[in-house]
Amino acid sequence: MTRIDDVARLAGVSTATVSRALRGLPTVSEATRQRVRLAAEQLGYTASPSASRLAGGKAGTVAVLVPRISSWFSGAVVDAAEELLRPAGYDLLLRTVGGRSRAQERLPGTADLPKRVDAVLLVATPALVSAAPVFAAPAFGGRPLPGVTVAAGAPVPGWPSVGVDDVAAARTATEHLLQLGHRRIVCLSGDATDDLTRPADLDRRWGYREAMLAAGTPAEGILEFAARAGVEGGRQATAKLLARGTPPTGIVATCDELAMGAIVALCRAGLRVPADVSVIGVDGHQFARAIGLSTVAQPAAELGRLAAGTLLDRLSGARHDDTEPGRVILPTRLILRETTAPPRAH
Amino acid sequence: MTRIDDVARLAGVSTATVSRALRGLPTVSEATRQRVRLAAEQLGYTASPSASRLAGGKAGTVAVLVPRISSWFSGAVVDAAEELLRPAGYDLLLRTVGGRSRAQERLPGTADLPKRVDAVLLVATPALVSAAPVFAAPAFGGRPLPGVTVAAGAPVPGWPSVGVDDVAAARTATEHLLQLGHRRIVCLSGDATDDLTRPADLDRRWGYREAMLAAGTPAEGILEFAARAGVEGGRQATAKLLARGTPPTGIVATCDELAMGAIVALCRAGLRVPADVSVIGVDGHQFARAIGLSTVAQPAAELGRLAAGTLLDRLSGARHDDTEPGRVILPTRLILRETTAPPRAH
DNA sequence: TTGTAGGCGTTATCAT
DNA sequence: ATGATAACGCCTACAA
Repeated sequence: MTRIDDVARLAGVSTATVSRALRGLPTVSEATRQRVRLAAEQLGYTASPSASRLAGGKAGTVAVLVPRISSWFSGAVVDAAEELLRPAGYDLLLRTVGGRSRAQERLPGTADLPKRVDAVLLVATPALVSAAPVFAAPAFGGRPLPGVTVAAGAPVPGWPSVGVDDVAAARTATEHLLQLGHRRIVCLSGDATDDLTRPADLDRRWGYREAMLAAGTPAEGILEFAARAGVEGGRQATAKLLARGTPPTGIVATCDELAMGAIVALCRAGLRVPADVSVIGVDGHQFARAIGLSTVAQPAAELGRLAAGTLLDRLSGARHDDTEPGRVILPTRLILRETTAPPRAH
Repeated sequence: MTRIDDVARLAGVSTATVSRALRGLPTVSEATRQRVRLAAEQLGYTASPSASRLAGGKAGTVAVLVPRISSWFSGAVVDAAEELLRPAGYDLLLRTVGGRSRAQERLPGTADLPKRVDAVLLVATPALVSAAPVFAAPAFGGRPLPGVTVAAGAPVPGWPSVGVDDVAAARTATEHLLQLGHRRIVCLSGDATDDLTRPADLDRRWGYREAMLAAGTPAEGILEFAARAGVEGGRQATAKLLARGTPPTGIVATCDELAMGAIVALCRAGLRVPADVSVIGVDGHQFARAIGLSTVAQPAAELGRLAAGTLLDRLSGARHDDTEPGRVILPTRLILRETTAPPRAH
């Protein structure tokens, strides 16, 4: 592998000049810079990251922590974040930090983060993760690792957070059914013990309750039903629900995947959507549009971009104030499609 | 941040011993190892990756190159791969290498890979990417970067590849419809100019053709229809197809998302699936099961695990032979559900 | 504007 | 089994 001296020799300058020229530092004459660039190109030279990081003191890397990357939300956020981070010169270190269960093991393999990355992007991780000691105060006076949380279960002290108001989102969804005239509405939500269930689910359940209660629903009218995560989980839970007796006239699912599963179950049970029962989700999943699912959409990609931008600001030292970092809440949008309608008059 | 000398001092040994002890090298007495471990723990010491990499010569990182991470396939593969790579001590460097269009720009920001990672995992990337010079021969005698391709559009010379036989998969799907008695079958495939269309789509189209031709279909019976990627793309394309005149009795989609879109379009057009038209996909998407979509499933997670395992073998130097690396083809499974049936007798 | 030299924190080599 | 002591390849004062 070619090293910096090779380039220096070829260009007829010192290694220091090569370093400066290639990194675009101002104290280099245009002429030399050109010569150095040419030499570097000819040799196919690239600075060794380990060496520059060691010498320069910055990792040039952002850790992306997700429960798992194979979920539409993580994927959308990370894709969007990468679009800003890469051009800014940062690499993405991907790490799954496990769901609720694994999180308890003190976030295994996270202690090395401060030395390995410049900042952290925490996506859709459960509350326990936020309490990880690494995020709080690295041993002995090192300043805390900068970071941002996106739709996390709990804020990390000192980190800004971006997300949506999940309580309000679910409330909006529920209110929509209420306004259509529905009264017997069940909330289908992710089983909290399921690692795949996102932390947002909990808030969304609260949103459902609030809306129902505000509408004067008696306590026994709060109909909550837990499902394993994913479309299949939603289908199974709904099937079970239908087997129990009179179906509800409306279903609010805490995420679109569950909603889609519910629709499948309803169709198979011979019930028509929305003629017999209305279904609305929360998420704005890619599939929702094609399926015609009514939903309260959250701007996943926008959240990713915003988080990345915030991180970059912080890293470039633009904002280094000690004021408690902000909590940005992006708006959700109620999107009415073909799965919600007034209940059948009986 | 605590450094190795701090630990050495506290443990009363030299830095060399600390290094050896912590890395589990054999030439350390159990007693000292314990003392060192304790000291390290007390100080919360973690070796600086930049320094170890610089000194040790290995990056401890695997680059994961995907067109985009927000696709069910990439996500599934990467999640599975991470499960092997992390415990083995490797970090994942995530990078999107752009689709067809961006790939032409000589894979911007890939030239640094040899110095940054120990190996590469190339997932579902188009053919052009495989030709990237970095993968072939780093300048001046450095040995080529090890790597594996997963479901890539073209093999990288010298790298093993894992994947499925996409031609056969689509052929199987098509033959299924053929055997049910369908004759007027259209193939719905991803628009090749769409960055989001996976390279496998092309092969799958061939599979359709082969099956049709083998069944004695005249050339004008080969009905191919391109769609933008995703469920919505499949829906739109199918809607357009239906608007053109007599619908086919069967649709083979080159991926499940397109198949789901097709189903939506058919339903909206008042056609019943499978009574009026049968639909079968290829992929084994998470949603397929819940939706009841018949499909030819590929083992995405298994591919990821296999790729990671292969990489680890190669990295541990277990196999360093110069024989041309293997091409592992995992079997696909025809899964019959509720979207395929014999055509209506007319 | 450019060159010189010391240091970044580990690991590897060679003694002991 | 353990301790000095060079590398490792680059960056950053400081000097010129």
